[in-house]
Amino acid sequence: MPQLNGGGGDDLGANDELISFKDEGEQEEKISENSSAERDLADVKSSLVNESETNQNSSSDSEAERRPPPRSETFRDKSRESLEEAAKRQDGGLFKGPPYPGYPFIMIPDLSSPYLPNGSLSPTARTYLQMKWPLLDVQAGSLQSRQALKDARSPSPAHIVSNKVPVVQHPHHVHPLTPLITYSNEHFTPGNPPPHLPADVDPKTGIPRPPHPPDISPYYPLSPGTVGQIPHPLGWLVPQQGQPVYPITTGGFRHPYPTALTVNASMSSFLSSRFPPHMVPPHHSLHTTGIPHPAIVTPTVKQESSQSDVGSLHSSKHQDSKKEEEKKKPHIKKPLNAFMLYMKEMRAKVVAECTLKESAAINQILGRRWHALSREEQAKYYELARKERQLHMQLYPGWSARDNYVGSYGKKKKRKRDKQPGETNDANTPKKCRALFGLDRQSLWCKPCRRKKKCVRYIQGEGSCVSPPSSDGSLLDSPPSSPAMLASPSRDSKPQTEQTQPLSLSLKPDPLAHLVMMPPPSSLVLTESAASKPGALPPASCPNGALDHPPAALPPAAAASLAQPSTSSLHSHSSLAGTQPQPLSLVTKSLE
DNA sequence: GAGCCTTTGAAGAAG
DNA sequence: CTTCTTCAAAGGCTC
Repeated sequence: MPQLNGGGGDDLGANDELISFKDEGEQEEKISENSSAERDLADVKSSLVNESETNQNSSSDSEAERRPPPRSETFRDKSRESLEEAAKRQDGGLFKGPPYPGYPFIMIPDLSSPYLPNGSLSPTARTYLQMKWPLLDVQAGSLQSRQALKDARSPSPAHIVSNKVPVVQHPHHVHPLTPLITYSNEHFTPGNPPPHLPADVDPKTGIPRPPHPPDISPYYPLSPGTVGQIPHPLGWLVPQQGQPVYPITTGGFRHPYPTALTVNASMSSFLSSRFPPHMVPPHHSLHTTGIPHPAIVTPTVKQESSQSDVGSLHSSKHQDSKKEEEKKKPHIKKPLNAFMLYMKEMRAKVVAECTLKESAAINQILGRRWHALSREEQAKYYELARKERQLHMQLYPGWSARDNYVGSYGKKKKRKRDKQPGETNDANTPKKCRALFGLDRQSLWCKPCRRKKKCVRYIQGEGSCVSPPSSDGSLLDSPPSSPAMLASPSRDSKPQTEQTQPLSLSLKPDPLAHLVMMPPPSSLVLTESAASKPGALPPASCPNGALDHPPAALPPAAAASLAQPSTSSLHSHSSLAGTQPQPLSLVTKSLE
């Protein structure tokens, strides 16, 4: 595999990716030191990202997995290969065949980003995306005026080549994992693009490519109100009046970065020549880099009107205008992480299988299924998530997750339910092995703590680490062979006592009880469970057994009394889903 | 109607 | 550096 000079500064590399290399190197060390060393969750998941990158080029390249090159090099190479392959095939075969067939790919223009070296991209760099939303031929417009500004700001040419863009998301009727985005390594290649090159020319043939619609991830749905306002399929690209636009405005972001998405003159002329003027959205008084995007949700008009009657004082005027601007600031949602992408895909399936509608219950199921996924399967989602982040970063260079924190969107802070005394986060409860045992007794620490990873939560008084609620159930329902599970901190947990059982599967009177085909053996009934989580959802279960709520960390005795419903069978979601007609019994008991 | 529930992961804030 | 918190999606539920 060709190795590029791994120049630093690839800020687009996600943390997990960076970690992956570090951790895998660490893993190598460990392997050499101790053959029984296990990777923790972070290691595995990080490696999944790397693996997915590797698989992009060669699914059988085990060597790459065993010895991942430095992250930046790998990514560049793979991105380049992906790009080249995509350029060859334009069928978007970034992932080999399923599970994402059938979606046309589109291109988005080169993105110049301050995060990228020299803030510019290669003129041949393209991003391919799969179309998911209905395409509408709509007049592109008023790009020229914006373009002039953008061109003045951005040194890199853009290559918008299409006038089609999806504008409506159909959450449950489309494959959620459609945005198969290849990021050209050239995105990260230092050096300014040759300005003389045509905007959209096939690097191999030299023939101008057919126009490809720019696209963005479909995971940034417009708010219902804004959808109706979208008169243009270039939605997020073309400024619209009254349409949510991503303004890198003065108050919009802490860092007024230059445009992330530039539209060059060719695109502008293309659009203006292709579409009648009346279709051209009027120039909006937005930042020239305003990028309408499904991720953008504008604040309600109500909020704006409250700011409309401003006082006459100049200072107050200024402040008010600032406030107004802030309120008008569209809400750019966070990119979805791997699990969220997975949930989007699988939710409908679970709903169909289990006839559940409560998201909380479904999410529990999905969480377990997630852990049951193989590395390869998870890798797909990590890869997608990584691309989501990259795309998001390119589209919104100045955006920060902090922007969506309290107050930034005018919505109230989501408050977690107050922790009950005695819960794991209680201030008086020692949470970390290090705090409890001290540095000189590291042998007593849980494994994550020994590895300086996040401690599985220590429950007071038991001298053992208890898996967090999210993974406790997985202890039993996920296959031991599952890398995710092997990597999970929970696997390091020592046997738990009943007192230390996490209570994630606490029950109300179970409206889902009908879904459980087999009553839980009394020996499996958790004695305490639930009790402490009055608001907890009932355990979700699927008739097909694919979805189960295994004991939330069974007491050893209870586990032993599991009359050999061998843990292996209990562990495997996948196998259960596919082969086992009987669902796992719930081992939590009703509060009744 | 706002917020909670529930999941995992990413990112930022805080100590 | 570690830990904690918030937010992404989703829809039913509670107050």
